[in-house]
Amino acid sequence: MTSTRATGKGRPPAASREMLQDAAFELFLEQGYSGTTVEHITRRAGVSRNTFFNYFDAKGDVFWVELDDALARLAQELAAHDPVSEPLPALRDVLLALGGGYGADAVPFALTQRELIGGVHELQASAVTRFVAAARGIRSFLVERGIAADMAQAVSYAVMGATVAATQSWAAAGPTRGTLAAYLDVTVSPVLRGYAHAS
Amino acid sequence: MTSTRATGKGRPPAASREMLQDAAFELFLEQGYSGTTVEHITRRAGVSRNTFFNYFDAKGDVFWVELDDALARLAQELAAHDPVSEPLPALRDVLLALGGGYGADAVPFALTQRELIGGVHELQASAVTRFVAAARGIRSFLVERGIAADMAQAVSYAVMGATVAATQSWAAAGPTRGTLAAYLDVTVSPVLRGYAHAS
DNA sequence: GGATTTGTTGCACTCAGCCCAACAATCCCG
DNA sequence: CGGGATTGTTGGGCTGAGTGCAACAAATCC
Repeated sequence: MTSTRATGKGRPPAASREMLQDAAFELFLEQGYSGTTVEHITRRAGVSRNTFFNYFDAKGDVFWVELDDALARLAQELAAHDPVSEPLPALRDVLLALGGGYGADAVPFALTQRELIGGVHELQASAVTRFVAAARGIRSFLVERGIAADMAQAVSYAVMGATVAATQSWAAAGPTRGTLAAYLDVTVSPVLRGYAHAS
Repeated sequence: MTSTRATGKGRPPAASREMLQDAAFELFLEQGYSGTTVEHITRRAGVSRNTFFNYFDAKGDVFWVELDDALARLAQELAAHDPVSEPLPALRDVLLALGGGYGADAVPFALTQRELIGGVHELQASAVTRFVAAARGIRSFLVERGIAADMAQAVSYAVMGATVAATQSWAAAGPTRGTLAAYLDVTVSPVLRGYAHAS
């Protein structure tokens, strides 16, 4: 599971995304994001600096491994969804179903670090590129189901905005928070209902 | 108007944001964003590299001068608005009024460079920090008018998403586009209507 | 055992961004 | 007219992200 290599040909990896992520998070907690260099991370992980860039394109990417997983799942679910259903309710279903997978104790590390993210431009930036990518996926989903391109763009951006807000509220809610899906319902559903009447 | 210095005390500036912006845009068109260094920009403007950072915090900031102006105006309008009016319609009014100021020929340079922005992480990032800041302003506006913090956060993010979509459509629409306000109405109003029924 | 494949490493380089001390040009006041 | 004081510019040096490339290491395949 950890390795996707079917046949163990070639030199076996000495590092992995998980290893580097663990080392990075330790250091982020100890010395903050800006106070941690890529070299620190790789030293703690026991590999060389360049190896980091074999696994991540940028320092900030190590922060968002879990988010990337979630967004990859989103893309997967969108692709797998019935192509003839009503687009807006379908989008809602997919998002809520995905959010149902995140329970009270499944809060990704990144979300527990809001003040860190807010204070570091680079992290905000790396987060946004991800949401822009996610919005592109949603936009395609909607366009394929007959929504006009401009409207699909608006819906996808607005929905992503609402999703981000829901995720933040959920993460901030403490251990009594339920599943993420409930928060998504509160923030995303109104957006979709608004657009339903508009198109 | 160009200079806000009331009294001309001290050494007079040899550069200005506008100068640097002009030089930068020329070079961006000639050699692309990544192919242009800060030193290139300052050489063309006839000043030294460090001077650039007297006027901008980062290279990417030079791209968004006009957007910063617009967002500053937004903050101003929000602050000046009647504090007892209905918050969601008031927000809509402010946005549309601001959008009315952008006619068919008032498209900022940055918006004509979508493929450039999309391809450069750094530009996406610098754009996002701006929208996050704008969302903060909207959020405060709503909270001061009695909207719950979580909901205000969701509304502000969703509205900013819709605003971005409107702006992109408007910029892409060619010379027959009307004012930005019309595009904002199409994308933002549904969001606000959706939340109106929800709160 | 040699060829191939896959991953790691070292080295050198560019550029953004930061800090700071020196210098230049202007105004203010005596 | 001649010092401060103020404001802006410049140069130098530095850290760290990110890139490119060639060399090396460890595994498999034949």
